[in-house]
Amino acid sequence: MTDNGKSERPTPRTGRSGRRKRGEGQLTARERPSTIRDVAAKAGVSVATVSRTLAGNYPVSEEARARVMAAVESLHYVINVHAKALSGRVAGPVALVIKDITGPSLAHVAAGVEQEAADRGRLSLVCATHDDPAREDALVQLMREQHAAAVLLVGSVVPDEAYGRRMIGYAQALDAAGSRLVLVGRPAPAPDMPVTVVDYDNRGGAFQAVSHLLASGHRRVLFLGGEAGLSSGDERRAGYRDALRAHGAEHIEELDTTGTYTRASGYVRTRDALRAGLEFGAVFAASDMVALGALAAIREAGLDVPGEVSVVGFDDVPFATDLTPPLTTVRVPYEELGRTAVRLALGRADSPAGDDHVVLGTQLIIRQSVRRVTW
Amino acid sequence: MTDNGKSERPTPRTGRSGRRKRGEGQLTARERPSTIRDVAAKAGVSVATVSRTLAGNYPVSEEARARVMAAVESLHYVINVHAKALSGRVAGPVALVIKDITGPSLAHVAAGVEQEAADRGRLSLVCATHDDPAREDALVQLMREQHAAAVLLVGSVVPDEAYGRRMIGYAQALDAAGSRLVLVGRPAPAPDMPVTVVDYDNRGGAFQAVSHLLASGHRRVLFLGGEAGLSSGDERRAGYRDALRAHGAEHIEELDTTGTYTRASGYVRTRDALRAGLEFGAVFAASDMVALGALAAIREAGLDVPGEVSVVGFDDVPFATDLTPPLTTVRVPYEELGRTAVRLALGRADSPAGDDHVVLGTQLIIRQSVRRVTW
DNA sequence: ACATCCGTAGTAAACGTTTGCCGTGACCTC
DNA sequence: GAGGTCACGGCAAACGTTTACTACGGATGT
Repeated sequence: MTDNGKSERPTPRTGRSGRRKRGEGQLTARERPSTIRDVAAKAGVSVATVSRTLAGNYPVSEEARARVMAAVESLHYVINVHAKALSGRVAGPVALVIKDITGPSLAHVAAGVEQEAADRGRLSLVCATHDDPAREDALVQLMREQHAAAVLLVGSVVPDEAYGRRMIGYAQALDAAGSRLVLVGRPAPAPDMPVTVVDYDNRGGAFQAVSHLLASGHRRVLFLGGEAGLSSGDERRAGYRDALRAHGAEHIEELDTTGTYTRASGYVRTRDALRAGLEFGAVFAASDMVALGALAAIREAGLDVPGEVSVVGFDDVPFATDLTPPLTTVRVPYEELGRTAVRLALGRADSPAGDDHVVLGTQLIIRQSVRRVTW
Repeated sequence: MTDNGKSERPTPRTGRSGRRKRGEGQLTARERPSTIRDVAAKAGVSVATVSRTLAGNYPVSEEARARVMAAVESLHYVINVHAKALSGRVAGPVALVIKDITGPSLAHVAAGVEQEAADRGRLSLVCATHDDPAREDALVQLMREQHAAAVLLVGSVVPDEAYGRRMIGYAQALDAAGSRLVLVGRPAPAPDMPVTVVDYDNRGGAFQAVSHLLASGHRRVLFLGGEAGLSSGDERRAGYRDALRAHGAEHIEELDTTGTYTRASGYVRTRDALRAGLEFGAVFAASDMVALGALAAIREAGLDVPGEVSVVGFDDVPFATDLTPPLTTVRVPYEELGRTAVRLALGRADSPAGDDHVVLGTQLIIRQSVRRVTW
């Protein structure tokens, strides 16, 4: 465009001396944090020497080092990450994007993530989406701005067309920025995408749970499944049916129910099944929260657990062992899930050919909510 | 010191054209994320125009705006927070420093913090200390580097001399950096420090709980207290004694016990009290986890709750309502605690004279673990 | 016809680091 | 004693933004 002013431009000044004084004309009265230049001035050395002393990657004389350290102490100097990030490399944070931190299992994922990230010298950013895809979009964008080393999206989803497109978009955008998308407990959108997937064996876990019930002599198992379409829900349902088939038990349509992963849903479905006179000697709840509701409904109906009805849950929430009776359930390694996600995502820097799809096993924890029946 | 080289220095170049080409001589083959200069070049405008278009704080012609937006789209440009933070102001994150995110109550604090921070456009950093003061020191330092707008230290402590000194150090260091220390559920180290304290009424909550028991006709209440010296433990114990005094009940030394906030401790203390033949018709557990242990021990002894022994907890963990019987307990507004902490810390920017010490109330939640007795 | 003002655009300094490059003495080596 | 190596230290460019200045063309006022 117009190139005016070039000739009238004031002569370029070199060095710092010509700079406008800091704070001049600013409104804030707040004390400005000290910079590396303040330290250098106080120690009587150059900024380069201060930087090198603190980084410890270049020889500095004992005397200079001592002076710098003293200045750092007395000024309470701390480095400015933003400036550091702009020039030398800084390890970006790990971002955990989750529906809601409050859930007992999600809190454990968060703990695993934080721990592994901290072990590797990374900070953890955690954000809640409250299940809002728009918020998820915004957060991925934000994390890109933040130069997050990895973005972990946690929690089951409905893997439809739109979901796939969104994940592909995220994966490519993050990859282009040198970051990594990690899907935890959700399916991969498509093959050959720059995504890391860390999942657990929903289907296998459900298979174990139901097999345990069937092996204990039960034949009619009420399934309190999760939402249709939701990835984990569908998988657990498949495991339920697998087990029925494997043990030669009949699949009864009315016993194969669908609902949300809430206590209320478990309660209502169990109560209605009982009221409707459905026959079943066992309940497999697709989550421990659902099992809680089932337990309440069964108890309310005057039935004993496990005397008259056996119950198995899924998740192994911390208090499962404190229920009455202690709940037999499928343990999901939530903390390990979080740790693995971070390990895989950050490990790529060393070995770009590393795993990018792992499925962690689940384990049936046998407590006292299942009774063996004989015919 | 030596001022050599000044005369031989190459003539200063002006403008960007003279800069060393980017990436030249670098090893990484990774695609470099696009910058505002790339956008400017592609749109055929100056970087200033791009910046202004995106910030929207300066008039830009419709044509230029359109060209800029198109360039942003096609380059998948995202701003670089570090650069932005270095010049214009950027809202610093909120840092949550916590013993362990896994605890059911702490997870709720975290949720409250995240929500309030997000509502105010801040990111949340969460870090676990695992009760290590050295780690806490390191984290506060790290947060200073990160320019966190507020640093929240959450969870009960032993308020000794060393604690006070550490907190005062944190408070001053953070204050000097324009940040704010917030103590959540811990006592203030000293008056007139730049600290915000958000606590809840441990003493009052315990008073309510024990009063409820005494009002129900109980006279001998086993207190499963927290660790001696721990701030919340001492407060709850004081509330227990207050209630005894207020209701004219005798304080019996053997019934006033001390231990940790764990299920195991509650179990052992209750079992031992039972074995020792101590007489008590009610138990006040200083936390729901402790109550869990007490419940188990009582049940194991063949006693009925609340038929033979009444139990009251503290915290109102989510599953308290799912125990058998549903647990009467003291609800602590954990989520509100987190939200308030953020609100107060960030609110100071607007009104520096705002509150800096609030105590949230607790509420007795009456369920079914307490029985009224008559004499 | 000329001075003003407004809307829009570009230039470059500044933010606080890191680090490549260069310089200087001290100490070695034939 | 000339040349070389080494340990240490300073200068200034570069990182990617924002924004204070300056500039300019056209509309408006007199």
